[in-house]
Amino acid sequence: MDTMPRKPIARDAVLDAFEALLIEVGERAATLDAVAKRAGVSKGGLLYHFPNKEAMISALLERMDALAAMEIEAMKAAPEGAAAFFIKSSLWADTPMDRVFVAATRLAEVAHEETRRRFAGIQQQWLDVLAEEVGPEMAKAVRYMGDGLYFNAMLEGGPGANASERSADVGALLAAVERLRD
Amino acid sequence: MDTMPRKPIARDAVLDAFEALLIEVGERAATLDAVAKRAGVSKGGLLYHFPNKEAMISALLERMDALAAMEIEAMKAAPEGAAAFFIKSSLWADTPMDRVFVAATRLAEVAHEETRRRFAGIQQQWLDVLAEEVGPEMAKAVRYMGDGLYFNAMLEGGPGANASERSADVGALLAAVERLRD
DNA sequence: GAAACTATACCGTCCAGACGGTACAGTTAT
DNA sequence: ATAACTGTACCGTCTGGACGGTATAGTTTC
Repeated sequence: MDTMPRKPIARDAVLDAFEALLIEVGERAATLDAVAKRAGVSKGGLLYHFPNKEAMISALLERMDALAAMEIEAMKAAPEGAAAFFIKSSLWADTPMDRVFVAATRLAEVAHEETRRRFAGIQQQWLDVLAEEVGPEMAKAVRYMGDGLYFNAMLEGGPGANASERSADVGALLAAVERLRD
Repeated sequence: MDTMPRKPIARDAVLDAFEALLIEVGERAATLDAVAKRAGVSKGGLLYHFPNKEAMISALLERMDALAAMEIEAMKAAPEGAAAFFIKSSLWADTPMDRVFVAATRLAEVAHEETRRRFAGIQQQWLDVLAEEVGPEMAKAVRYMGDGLYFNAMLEGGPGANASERSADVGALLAAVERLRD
């Protein structure tokens, strides 16, 4: 009977904490000490899993790519159509995907090149799927609307007081998408 | 009868430098030393005009508000209509307004509350003008498209290689706006 | 017995801000 | 008229604290 090693529970906790801090207080305040404290982990423990901050960022970007891939699949399979699904999912709903995305935005804003490249890749995938449904021109309009939704989520920094107002906006956007469809 | 003292030429130079660094290298790297160096001013000189970093940020936000007010006026008076004008002006064209706006975005991303409030105010003004032209529902669609354009400008960090691609996108967005108008 | 930690001390670097000084234009007193 | 003075616009250096990262010795869990 080979002894199974302990599960690295701290690893995910650290990543969650890093994500939460990026969303709530920004990149500047998401220091190693702060992340460790929030994760309920010692600084040594954090650095055991991620030898340096860059490694922690990389892990977060991996998480984003994985979730984005799932999102793309869901988008293709959506019964209401890719465009409508895309708009709906661009609203801040505190899903895992929303969280990594906004968190990563904070890194991109600080001119983190690798993060920017990843974003560009994901956005291109979205655009491709949208174009299949509504054509390349209108796909751009739809994608920019979704980007605008994310832009606002980013400015607010999470699910704030405007949550209900924003979800009302989605209705307006879906109506606009309907008009653009034909 | 007091004659005017020496002109504070450094003040504007500092603000320009701060703006440029925010756009190009992000908030993190826009340190007092970096700003002073870029402005061709000593650190002491910088701190003479702006007693602390927060004061420098405030001055930048003042600049943004002033330019935004002008933009709103231009939007109201635009012959092609407010919506079309808005989309066109949302493209990164390296105008003074574009520059402060993106620069300020970097600050908002770092969870700077005052900056966020200013953004909300400006966005509301835009929305009001747009609503007069195309109604409250479609105004949101248009504003989100513009926000999306800014979001992408922010991710790229200035007028980059994708400038021509983006300006082609504006064509698609204007077509979308046309469809939404009637 | 080894992986997954905790806890703490420490180092080098960077940064915001404080501080003391310099240069010079204009003002006042003589 | 000119010397003494005043206020503005800077310059250059220093310090205290925070942050990323290293190191290391001990503890828990499988």
